[in-house]
Amino acid sequence: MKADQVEPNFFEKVYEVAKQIPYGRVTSYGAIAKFLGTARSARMVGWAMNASHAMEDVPAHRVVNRKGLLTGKFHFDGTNLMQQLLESEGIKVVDNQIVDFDTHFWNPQQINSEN
DNA sequence: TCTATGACTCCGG
DNA sequence: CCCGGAGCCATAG
Repeated sequence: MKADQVEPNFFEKVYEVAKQIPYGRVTSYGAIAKFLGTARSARMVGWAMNASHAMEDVPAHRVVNRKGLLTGKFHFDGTNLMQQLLESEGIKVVDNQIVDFDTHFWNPQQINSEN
């Protein structure tokens, strides 16, 4: 670890954005990363999600990759917990992939627009 | 300090 | 859209 490490806000920012995801909506790591200004660090968003296990207010299940694929489902306790959570919000999931992902997609920049 | 890894994404075919 | 390859960047060991 370097003394002058990256802004500790990175994780918090990811959490903040994730918390802002409306019910029944989903977004991608890249969208969050881009919103945070670290578009190249989409993977880091996923890393932050991994650390979000300690955060109860972070709906990591609403964050998927650009294809709407539940790539992180294996990181949840249950084998299909992530899918159940999404389906519980009215989102259809088939073959670990969100149906009509484009329709359910939510852009972090819509935080104020969505209302 | 260096190497390996990953809940990603982009690009070309 | 699928497939293979490359890029990016923070964290772990």
